[in-house]
Amino acid sequence: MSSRGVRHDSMRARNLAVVLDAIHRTGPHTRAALAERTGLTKTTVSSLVADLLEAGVVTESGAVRGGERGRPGVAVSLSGHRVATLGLEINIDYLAACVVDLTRTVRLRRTRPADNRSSNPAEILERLRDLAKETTAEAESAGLRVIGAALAVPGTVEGGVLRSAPHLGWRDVRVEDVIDLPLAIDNEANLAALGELWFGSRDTDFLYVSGEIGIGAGLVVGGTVFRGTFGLAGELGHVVVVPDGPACRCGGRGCLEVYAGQDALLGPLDSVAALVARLESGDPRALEACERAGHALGVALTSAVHLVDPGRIVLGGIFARLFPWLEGPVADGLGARLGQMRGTPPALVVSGIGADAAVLGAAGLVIQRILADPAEVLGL
Amino acid sequence: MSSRGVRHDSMRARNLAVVLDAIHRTGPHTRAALAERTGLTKTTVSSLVADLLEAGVVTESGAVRGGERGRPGVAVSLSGHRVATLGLEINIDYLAACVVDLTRTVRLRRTRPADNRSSNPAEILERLRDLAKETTAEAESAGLRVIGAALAVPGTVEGGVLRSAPHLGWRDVRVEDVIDLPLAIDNEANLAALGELWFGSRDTDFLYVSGEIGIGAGLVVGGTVFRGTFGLAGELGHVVVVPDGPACRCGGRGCLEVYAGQDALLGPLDSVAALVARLESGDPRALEACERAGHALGVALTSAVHLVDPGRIVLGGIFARLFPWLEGPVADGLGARLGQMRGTPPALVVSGIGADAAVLGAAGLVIQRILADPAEVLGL
DNA sequence: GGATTATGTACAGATTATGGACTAATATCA
DNA sequence: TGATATTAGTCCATAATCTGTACATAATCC
Repeated sequence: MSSRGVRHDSMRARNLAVVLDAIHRTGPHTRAALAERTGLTKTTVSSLVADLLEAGVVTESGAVRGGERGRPGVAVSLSGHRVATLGLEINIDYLAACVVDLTRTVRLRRTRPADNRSSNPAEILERLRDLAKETTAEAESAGLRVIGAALAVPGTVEGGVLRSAPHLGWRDVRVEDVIDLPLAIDNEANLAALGELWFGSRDTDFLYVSGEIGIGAGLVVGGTVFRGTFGLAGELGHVVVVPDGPACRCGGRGCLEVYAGQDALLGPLDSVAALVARLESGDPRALEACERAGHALGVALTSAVHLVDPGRIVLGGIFARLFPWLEGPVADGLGARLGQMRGTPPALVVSGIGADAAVLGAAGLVIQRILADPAEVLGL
Repeated sequence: MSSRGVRHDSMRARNLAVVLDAIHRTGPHTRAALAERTGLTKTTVSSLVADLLEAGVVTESGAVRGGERGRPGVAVSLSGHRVATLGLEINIDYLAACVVDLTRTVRLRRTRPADNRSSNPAEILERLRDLAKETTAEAESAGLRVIGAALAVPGTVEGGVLRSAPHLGWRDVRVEDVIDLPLAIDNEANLAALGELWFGSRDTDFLYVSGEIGIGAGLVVGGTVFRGTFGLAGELGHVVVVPDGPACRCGGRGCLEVYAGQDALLGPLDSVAALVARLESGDPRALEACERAGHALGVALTSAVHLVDPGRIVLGGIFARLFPWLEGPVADGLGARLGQMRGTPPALVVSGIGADAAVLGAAGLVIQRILADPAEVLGL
């Protein structure tokens, strides 16, 4: 919102972004096609593409021969050979890192199991630093240039500071010096939603529901994550399902998390795998837990649909694994409750990118920034 | 999202908007101060201001003499003398119109009582057309140039078409030829929120809760209304308060509207004024209805706060008039439920601009468009 | 093989912002 | 009271960037 004036250099910066975005959105294009799409002249596009080539973000991928007459054009596409980004994640029981190139290819992936509940922040950040350093070094020895990084955390983030991560027991932790690169920090659910956007369905409008120990959600509208006023939007887990239901850890009562959080779903079991096994064998207690969770999820999602109007609803995390048992109750609840208000309720689908959603999304966030302003990020 | 390239003319268009926005946001400024704020040079600012002067959107309002040394500058401020916008509203029992100038001064205001429930769309639109024509003519005879219009309707709008206005009994009505100007159509709650933004507190981040016959909400984040994927966001009235509560008109059960809609609040009474009278005289039935509505509103707003993270909550419409009796239960509910999750719950305040919020907001929407792209709108 | 058609580049021209010099108008200070 | 300092706004030559036409290039069509 700083509303600075536009000068010649920002005009060019913007046009670089426009051309790069066109290449990214609809695949390889010849310069002529890019000119058509962007409304710029062929001359200008040629000049912009030359800069992008030099920066290593695009490559010429050979002649396009469509059988049409006329001189064939040279297709320009995103290059996966030079620029890459680093995604990081701190979760309850592991640290993760990944390196992704501009073609959305995952080049490296590292996970370190760890019991982060019983360690203090400094210790964990130290281990994260090691992991980040190692991963980046490895990527660089493969010829990649890691441009930036983002970190997913299971908690609320305000202004780059981790405000509160209840399941880690952290409050107001400032994450610094993890790596010698610009580092963005964001909530696990928001980044998982970006993961779905970049590495999943490629749909640009959806509500990603992240079932981890807590329940979060990331809303993507028009390809952008909606964060609310203070970056705290998407706390689906604490939407009220039963106004005077059981007390929730958050201080409220009858929150979704009480009915559909991991603890509620697992009951005495100690892993999701165990729950799935019970479900597959038809265990009535397990089935009932899923039924109850699905019902609660249907109620909470109804409120969410009314409030934020998502294009579709994507279930991720443990909900993805439990999808076969959840889909029925959730869809029924949505269908029945949304009734008259809209033509059809938003489609309910399962996320395609399992447990890695958040780390991948973190890397995706940085890719998104490169595409949004290549000149700034790459120093063109 | 069309992502067109930037050319010289769009650079200038953007800079016109940047300068105009700076004038609008922080009051009158000298050219030198504008140059400072926008990062443009004095030369460029002078040239841009010259264009804005010619278009009649700004005026030179005399020398600024601050007692400082140096040549005094000439303050440039928004002009209320030429450009104006038209706000229109169709509501259950009246039609309304207003003309507002760029300084946010309401120049004209017309209301026509009408029982729109018992008329068909064509008839009402005909009457709206008359009202619009008269109001514009009057504004023009006062020397104003009405540039554009917007219409508030009590229902959902998708792509310029009124999809569903249950309280009017309308479905899929295309509003056309109402006036010989660009006409935007939007939901009453969204526009009332804009009304609050433009003519109320001037705060840029809040959730406006519109209590009319139905209950809607308009979320403003960073000065922009959040509309969701299909423009259907903000249906606070159908957030689930009690999952198996009484059936709601919408097909769901236990929606907020069932507990806090006008019908629920009024009971057998026939006007808000009557209810207020009862409340003031301490009538227990009336007090209990308010208590119950406030409680339900607290529950629904808790869910809303978790999902969309508003800066503050502004109660408008009938809730504004009932604020003294609602504030307690709503604030208690929010405070108790939000508990640990955030430092303090968002402030709960009453809207300053009574029943006119939506029409005013409609006019404000058009002003917002002028400020966002004066070149486009004014043909510079 | 010549006509046709489309791609991509070269170069002059157009548009817009910049930057330093200049004029204008006021306050401060001797 | 007059000289000086200081700030505002304009003028004009220059710079950055995009446009548009011309042209070389490389295919297909017949």
